[in-house]
Amino acid sequence: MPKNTFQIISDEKRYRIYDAAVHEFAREGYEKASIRNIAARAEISKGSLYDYFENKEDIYLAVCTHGINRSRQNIDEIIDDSLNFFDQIRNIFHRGLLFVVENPEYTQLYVNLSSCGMERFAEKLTTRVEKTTADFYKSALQRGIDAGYIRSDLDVNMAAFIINSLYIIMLISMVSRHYQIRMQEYFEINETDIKKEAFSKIDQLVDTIRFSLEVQAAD
Amino acid sequence: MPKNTFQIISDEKRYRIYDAAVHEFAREGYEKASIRNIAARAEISKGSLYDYFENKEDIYLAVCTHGINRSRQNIDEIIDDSLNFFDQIRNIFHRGLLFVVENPEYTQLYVNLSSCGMERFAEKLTTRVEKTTADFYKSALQRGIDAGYIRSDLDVNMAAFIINSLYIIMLISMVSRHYQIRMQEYFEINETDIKKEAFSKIDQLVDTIRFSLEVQAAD
Amino acid sequence: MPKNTFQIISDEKRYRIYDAAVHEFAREGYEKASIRNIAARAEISKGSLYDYFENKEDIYLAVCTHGINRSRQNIDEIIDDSLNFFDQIRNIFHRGLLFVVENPEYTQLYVNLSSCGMERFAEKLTTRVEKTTADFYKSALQRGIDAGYIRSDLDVNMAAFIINSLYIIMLISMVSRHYQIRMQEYFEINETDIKKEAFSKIDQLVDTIRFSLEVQAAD
Amino acid sequence: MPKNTFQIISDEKRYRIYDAAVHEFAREGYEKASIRNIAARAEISKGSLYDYFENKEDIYLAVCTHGINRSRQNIDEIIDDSLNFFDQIRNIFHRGLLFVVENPEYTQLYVNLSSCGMERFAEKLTTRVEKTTADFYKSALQRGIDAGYIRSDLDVNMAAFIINSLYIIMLISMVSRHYQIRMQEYFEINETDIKKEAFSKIDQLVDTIRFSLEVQAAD
DNA sequence: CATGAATGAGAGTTCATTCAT
DNA sequence: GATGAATGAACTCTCATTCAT
Repeated sequence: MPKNTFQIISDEKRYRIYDAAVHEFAREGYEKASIRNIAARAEISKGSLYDYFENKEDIYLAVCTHGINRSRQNIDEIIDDSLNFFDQIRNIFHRGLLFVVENPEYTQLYVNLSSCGMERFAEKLTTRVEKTTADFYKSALQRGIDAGYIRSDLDVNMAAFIINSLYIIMLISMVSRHYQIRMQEYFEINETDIKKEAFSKIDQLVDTIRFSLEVQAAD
Repeated sequence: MPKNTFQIISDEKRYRIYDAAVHEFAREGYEKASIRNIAARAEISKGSLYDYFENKEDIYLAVCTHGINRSRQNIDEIIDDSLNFFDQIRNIFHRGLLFVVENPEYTQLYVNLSSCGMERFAEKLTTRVEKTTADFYKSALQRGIDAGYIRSDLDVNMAAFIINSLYIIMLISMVSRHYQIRMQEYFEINETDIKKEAFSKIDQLVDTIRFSLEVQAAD
Repeated sequence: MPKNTFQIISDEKRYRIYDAAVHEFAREGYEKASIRNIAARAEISKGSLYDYFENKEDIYLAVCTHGINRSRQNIDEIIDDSLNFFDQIRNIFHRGLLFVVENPEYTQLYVNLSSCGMERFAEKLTTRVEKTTADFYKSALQRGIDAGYIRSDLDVNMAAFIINSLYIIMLISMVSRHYQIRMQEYFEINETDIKKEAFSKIDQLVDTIRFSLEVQAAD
Repeated sequence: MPKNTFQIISDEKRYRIYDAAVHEFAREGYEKASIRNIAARAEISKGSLYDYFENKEDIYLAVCTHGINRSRQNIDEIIDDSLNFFDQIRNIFHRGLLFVVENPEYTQLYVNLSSCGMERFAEKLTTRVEKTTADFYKSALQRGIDAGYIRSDLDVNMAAFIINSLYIIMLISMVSRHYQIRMQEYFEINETDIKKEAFSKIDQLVDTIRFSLEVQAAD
């Protein structure tokens, strides 16, 4: 929804604007974020921002969409349907965690989508984000069932929901202070170790999922 | 953190204030919420609000704390440690879902805690909410292990984390438009059926958890 | 349409606000007039203006209505239906001219009503101003006809329209630079003499009107 | 005051600019009118506008001057000094009314000249418009007096002023909502009939003027 | 104890004008 | 000659907070 003018400017400037906007929005939240701060950090004038975007909402949607695209691209690079389901989700979880650690601000924007006042943005963004993921899990699970190594009595929708829910909660615990504190309580680790241990927790999570879904070998 | 004056006023007025505040904060979010609206809805003057509370933050903390207490009380009423773990969490999940359906605004406040800009509130509130829950799950699981009907190779912390995570995601999907849309994608149901089907989904979730954790009977 | 708060404040402050507003609006026009300037001149804060009025339009309407009331009161004081029509309008014209000379800014607001962009204000104000005047002229003329000293073949509506039109143009020529310059051209007088000669021009106008309307005495 | 460049461009483009400018200025008023809109409607760039004109004021003056020229040309075409004064003004009034109906936007610009904030434009434009008209009326009246069919006791200046004032008020009542509403009150007609009845009102006006000025035939 | 008038910083947004291309 | 991206001052309006009554 940015105006054409935003597509025309140099990549460098466009990225400066994305960076400034995500920085401000992710630190302050949509309402408190200030256009003036974004312009100052991007080293452009407020007026220019309004040459590129219709209004504050437009900037927010643009930066969220940018984040969604980056995040999807990140995952797309390592999707490999020839892999076993559990190896596949391990790769995805790792890659997703990496993205979150390297792009905490974009992840924070995702977290904010669930807050009140953000419904209008969720309406525009959520389906775009979640549908792809849901479809992926469902078809990947079905392939596993068809291949005989995933339990056939599974409710595929519920399984997909559970898997993605656990993934999401792990990731947002990296950026949201609330979920981080919660995670510390559950795992009895301190703040500084959260990110260090995240990858092993993810592995453990995948193992648990595998244990629950996999057809048990007969003795 | 409200001032003493807030404890002295009539219960009726205190509840009017809580109601007005949660209404405003849950509808508008912390930043957009207006003190004037809260005062008007509570039918008191803005000046009085500042007699009872230090500032906007203080009101927010008070109303969140109130919500936490109500929510905890709601669960405490049906905690029965003599029950089997799985029956226990089924009861808790049902009761929690009922609370959310009946108190969507307080639930929305909980959801907002994870957003950016809310860190200072999470710092003060999250541990209070999550520690009790985490401890409960962990000791209940341990009792199940000791009693021999829960798998002894379990990582209790991880299991508690997973169980609570799934519970939370189910509940916040009732009030957050983002999570609601997400749930629609996974379960392929429409908006109006979400709440109708929630209880059966919760049951299905408990069954799945039971399947994963329970010691399998030998054939 | 000002809020109640505006009625409650001291007369002195209320008049300071009217003065500041009419000063700004009459000097700059509606669009260019600045709320900040009005507040500064009235020696109150911008915020207070918004405690008293809904918005800029509301201030404008209030100050116009105030002007209309003052102007009407001014005329009402000397209306005397026992007088001959021509004496009556001479009195009114003089009194009106005095008001304009003493309240040029309120008169300027009246002139502005005819400009583009002001239609929404005309919609609300014009009928209120013009109806009373039109009704007065029509019935006064009719009384003169009935009394036999005004020509009975007169189109009363047209006569009323003409009389008031000439009156209006005389008055607005006192405050509007455009009409003032125009008047200089017609009367071949310079800027400084305009107001000096206005009263005699008004008298001349009344004489002309009398000549046209009066039943000519038979020789 | 436009730059030379404006005279060099094609007639077609020049007229597109006039049309766009009068459209914008007459609809929005000087202050609210936007250069961007004018440029867009004229299908040229903002930069070009500033190649042709010094600034916004310059555009406004140019378009007003253009309107004045068109309006004068319109009258000049039917001026015929061989006619009787009253026939002459009837022709002029009709022709003027036609111009107004066909060029409401230019007429609106004329009306706006009297508003506050427009004084600097009146200073430059009004004399140019009004002097010619005033001179015309005065000499035409004098010719009528000399020819013996207009009363010789007339104050020529005052008569010219009155005649033109009534003409002006009739015309601006066609385009200004304020004057239109006023006219409705006086003539007790509704909005849709205003323009239909305008020509007959004009005729009635000329008749009234004739009645007042003409030397009465002896019985 | 309760009130709400008053404040003023700061919000998002607009726009005439400039000037490098 | 023509363009439109860039500027930044100024706009209307909001709101948490204070404090005299």
